Amino acid sequence: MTSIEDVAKSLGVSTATVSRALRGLPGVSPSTRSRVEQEAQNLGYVPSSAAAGLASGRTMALGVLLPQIERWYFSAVLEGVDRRLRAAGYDLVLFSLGGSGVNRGRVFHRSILRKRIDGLLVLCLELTDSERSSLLELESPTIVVGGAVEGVRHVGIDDSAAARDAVEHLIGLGHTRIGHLRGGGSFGIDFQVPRIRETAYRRTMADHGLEIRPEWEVFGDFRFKEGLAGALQMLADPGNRPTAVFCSSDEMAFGVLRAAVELGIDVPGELSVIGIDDHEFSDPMGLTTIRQSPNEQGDFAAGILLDELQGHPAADVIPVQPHELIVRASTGPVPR
Amino acid sequence: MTSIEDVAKSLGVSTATVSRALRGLPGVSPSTRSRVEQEAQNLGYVPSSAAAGLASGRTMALGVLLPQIERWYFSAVLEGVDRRLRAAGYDLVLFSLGGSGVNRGRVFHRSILRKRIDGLLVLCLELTDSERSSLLELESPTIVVGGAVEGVRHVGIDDSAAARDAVEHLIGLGHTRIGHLRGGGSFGIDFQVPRIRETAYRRTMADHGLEIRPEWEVFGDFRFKEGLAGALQMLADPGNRPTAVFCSSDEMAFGVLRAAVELGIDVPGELSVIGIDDHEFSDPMGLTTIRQSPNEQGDFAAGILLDELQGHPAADVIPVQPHELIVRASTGPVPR
DNA sequence: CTGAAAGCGCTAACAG
DNA sequence: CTGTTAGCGCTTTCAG
Repeated sequence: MTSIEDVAKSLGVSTATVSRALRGLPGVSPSTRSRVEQEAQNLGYVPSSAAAGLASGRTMALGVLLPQIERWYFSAVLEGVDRRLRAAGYDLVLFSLGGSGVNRGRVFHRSILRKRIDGLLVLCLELTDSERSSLLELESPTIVVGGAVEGVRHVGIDDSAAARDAVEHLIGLGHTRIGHLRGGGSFGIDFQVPRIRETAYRRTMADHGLEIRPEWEVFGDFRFKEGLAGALQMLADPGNRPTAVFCSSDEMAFGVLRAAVELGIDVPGELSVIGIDDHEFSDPMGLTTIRQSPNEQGDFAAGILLDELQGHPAADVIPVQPHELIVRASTGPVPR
Repeated sequence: MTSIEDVAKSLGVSTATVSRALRGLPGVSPSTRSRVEQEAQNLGYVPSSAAAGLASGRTMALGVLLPQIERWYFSAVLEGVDRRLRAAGYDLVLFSLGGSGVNRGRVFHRSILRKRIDGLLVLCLELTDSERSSLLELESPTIVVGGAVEGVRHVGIDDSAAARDAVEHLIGLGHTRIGHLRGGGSFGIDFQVPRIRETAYRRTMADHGLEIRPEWEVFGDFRFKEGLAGALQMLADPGNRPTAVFCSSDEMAFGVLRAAVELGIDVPGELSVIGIDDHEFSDPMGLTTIRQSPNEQGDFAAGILLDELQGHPAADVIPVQPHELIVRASTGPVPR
């Protein structure tokens, strides 16, 4: 492998000059710089990140820690983070818990601390106390996306407002019998977000003087399959079912839509359905939803970390990420 | 940060001994080893991967290069790779093209070659000649998952057989008017796989003496939205539409299912639908499909690379990954 | 079984 | 504007 010394020798300059020239640092004459660039190109020189990292203390890589990759929100945030990092010349080291607790200790107490990364993004993780403290002890900048962790900065939407907007959309259409499909529960995934949304649902219902029936509040784990099962249960009795369902995620809302097909319930004629997310499938499914943009959230969070690493002052207040009601074909006026 | 020297000094041994003890190398007395382990723990010592990488030439990290993260197949393979790597103590460095060509050159000609990784997995990428050759020149082991690249080892299913099995399932149910929703087309994503599946569809139809109508072969880009659009077009004319559709991916099949709902076509009474993948939503959607397991594929491919890095001889022949017909509710006998 | 010492390839003062 | 000189923190011969 050709090293910085090969380039330096072949040009009769010092390695320091090569290093400066290639990194765009000031204090190199234009002509030297271009000769160096040229020669580096010719020799196919690529700097070793290990050597650079050792010498400089910066690895030019950030880590992303998440509960699972195969899940719309997570992979979308990841995509946004990657986009931003790539543009800044940083690499992305991935730490997935893979939907289970296996190797979890290793990830926390070894991999992350291995000095391979200059900063860390954590996604929607429910942390144990010991994990939380080892996170707080990390000397490199850290940020959390999607579900707050006490003591760490957080990028995400206002979950309470998002849920309220969803429920009020239904109420605005005249619905009074409104069910709720709750998220949360999978191993290791943050449980605050589903709780916040549920609380907002209840409060909004109460604020409008509407009744909450326990049998209309069902668990769906944020997922299609569980959402379908929950919906089949909630909608089973034609004489006593809600006219609208608020789902804490779009995937669960797909489950409700599917349940409606299976049960022969017309949407939105007999049943209105609204979700949260604006999942990739929501547009073609005609699902009304509260849009959030995980792509942007990832990009934004990565940007904050990058700014800090580049010496810019840390923003002490992180703006809440936007959400937006997207009305499609799955919601309509209450049936008379 | 506490270094190996801190541990060595505090114990009155050499750094070499600490290094050997902690890495489980032979030639350390049991008692020394446990004292070292103990002290490392006490001091919270974590080795620097940069220093270790510089000294040893091994980074203990593999790279994954893929067109996009936010897509079921890719994120599922990624999850499998991550699982295997994590178990082996390797880190995973992610390179996503993010669905576009931006930064593509940089990824190929810099990031990947930056000596940050000991090996590389490439997913379903359509490569330019120059990219292909820079891949072949990589001194570290490389493997391709999901779509073959000439000259590089490949892990994946037999796409031709998978498509044939799907079509023959429909034929076995008595269908003769069988449409096809084709994949492929997105920027940078492999285009061999969709072509192989299409060819197999045509050949199977021909082998059974069945007619292929151009208007029944529609493009869907492997995706829900495009699949829906294609299906609406294919199924528009009630007097002249297929009784079954073979989709090159489950996501497109969801589009057909959705189109059927919109058009009031009964599935499977009037229309049978089969896909390829066994997407996470296929079970709750009741979609008949040809299952493949991207998780396993990623795990398997990572395993091959790891074996090689650990000095085991490279398998010269990589077994084809299995696929399997999963019959659910979306296919049934041809309407009479 | 253990230690000494020479780097790995780069960066970062410090001189000039 | 450019070169010299120390390391960064580990691994790895080579001795003992």
